[in-house]
Amino acid sequence: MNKIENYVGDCLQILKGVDSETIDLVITSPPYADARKKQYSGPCADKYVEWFLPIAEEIKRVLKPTGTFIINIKEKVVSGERHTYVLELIQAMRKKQWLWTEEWMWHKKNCFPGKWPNRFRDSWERCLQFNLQKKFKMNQDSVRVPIGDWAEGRLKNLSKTDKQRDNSKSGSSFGKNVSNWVGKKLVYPTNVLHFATECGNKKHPAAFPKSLPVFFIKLFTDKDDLVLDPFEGGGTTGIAAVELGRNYIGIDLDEKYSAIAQERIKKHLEQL
Amino acid sequence: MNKIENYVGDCLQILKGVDSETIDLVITSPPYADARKKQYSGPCADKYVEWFLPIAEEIKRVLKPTGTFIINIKEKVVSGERHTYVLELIQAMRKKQWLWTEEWMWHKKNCFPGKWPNRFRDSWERCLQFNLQKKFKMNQDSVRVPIGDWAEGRLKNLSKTDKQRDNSKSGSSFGKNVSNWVGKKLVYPTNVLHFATECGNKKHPAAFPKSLPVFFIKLFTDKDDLVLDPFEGGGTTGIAAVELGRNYIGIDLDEKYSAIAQERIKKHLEQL
DNA sequence: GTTCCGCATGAATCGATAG
DNA sequence: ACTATCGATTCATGCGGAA
Repeated sequence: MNKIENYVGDCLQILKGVDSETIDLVITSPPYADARKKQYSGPCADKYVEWFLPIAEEIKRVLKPTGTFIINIKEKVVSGERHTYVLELIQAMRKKQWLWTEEWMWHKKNCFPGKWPNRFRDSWERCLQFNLQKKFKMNQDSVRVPIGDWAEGRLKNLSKTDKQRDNSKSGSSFGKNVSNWVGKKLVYPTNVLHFATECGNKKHPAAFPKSLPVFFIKLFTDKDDLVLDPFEGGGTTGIAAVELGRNYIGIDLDEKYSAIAQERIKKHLEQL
Repeated sequence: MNKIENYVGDCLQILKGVDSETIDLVITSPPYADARKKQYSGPCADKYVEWFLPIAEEIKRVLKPTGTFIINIKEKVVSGERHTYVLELIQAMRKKQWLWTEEWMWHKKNCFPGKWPNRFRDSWERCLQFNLQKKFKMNQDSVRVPIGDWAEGRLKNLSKTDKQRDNSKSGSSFGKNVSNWVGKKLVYPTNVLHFATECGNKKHPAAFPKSLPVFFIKLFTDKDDLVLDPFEGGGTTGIAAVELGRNYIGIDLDEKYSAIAQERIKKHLEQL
């Protein structure tokens, strides 16, 4: 049985109670600057780095040397220009000894509609990968995808392989589904991830599809490893973690969202 | 008949001979830092900004105030980390009064195969959009794409809420009227561009597919406008420009590549 | 058990107007 | 002049209930 812990409060404070070098993967979507002010008091764009850096320092302390830190983020438009706080964040993290190993691209297949005179809809977000060492844990084989539907429909393939894996454990009779994949060649994915945002009722505004943490948890952790999300929001990272048999620590400032996250994780656990 | 000019030499020098405020669109893929050393003497990563900035200044002079500057670029990996010269370039350009209007993502559908212990294949590149004014020329209708398959089924039977304006419940002040989409065939694209790289025999190593400049030329210029590529390489921008009835100026340092570009453009022109 | 179909939902941005 | 608020704009998906 995996360990699940949920905390309410400022993650900077809560993190001080976490033991050093115990986390295998931190994956989070921090509040975007100035975004969703009505629901979430996000930091303002001009002081974003200043606000984030102390948190990153605590994360550095609790992360194992072979661990990985994934930040899902996107800059907003301010008076016709993309703001530069994400670029500044990358540079500031590097000054604090973080290695900017990779920038994954999350292509949001169902992005917001809208029309403006000088731009089109924003259909992608960054997933910044930071590490503490050049060598880190990476299970490349765990995220291979069928060679056929490679460019399109990655999400569907992933979720199907998920099902296949879960069902084989519980011994249920999904033999037909499994046979679909027998003999299909598996290849490694690229650094572009095609996922649709989930639009079911999560009672939380930030839509972060489960497939996203599932991908990174499979890739950067083993079974029973420890995953942390310091801004858990609707608890999607937690759901992905328990589904994959990982231990999990989730933190959120908002008591209401924390309760929702716990409820969703509990419910998901029961269904497994 | 459109005007086509090709120059061999250092673009910084050649550009000095171009009249001020005459170019409608600059689109180029500058030599990547340290990349392809055998073919192209690109600048080294640590001095990339220093090398590029004077060229950007000349481009600023020749660009019309309503014009657009598109840079196709991607940072390379240096000792396990993504280098930060592209981030620095964006910040340096902004200090020189360029507006960083948008970052388009080019998803390379058929990227190079390969496997490394700590990363997957790189399947995307940045297309940085810079402007001199908040208002610039943008022909959004010229690049519309067919509406998704969802529309056919979704719009057949409209519910009550579909027929009126329906505001989002999440408090994002976002609403929509689904009935507006009835009968619509074309919709606006997003800022994610899906193009396969061309692997035909072009005798030049750095190839972006024709579809890339075609998209931006349609979007940011009218017929008979003037397009510039200061690092034309195989001349793909030129081919796209003549095909779309735009005037074109191409520059390349290498006499051999310039000859190839001229030959390809000429051949393409004959086929039109 | 499986497919089909209806439908709510989502990290938005700009320009005009008002204070 | 500078800031706050408000209205206008427009897609694609996964989920859940029904067949």
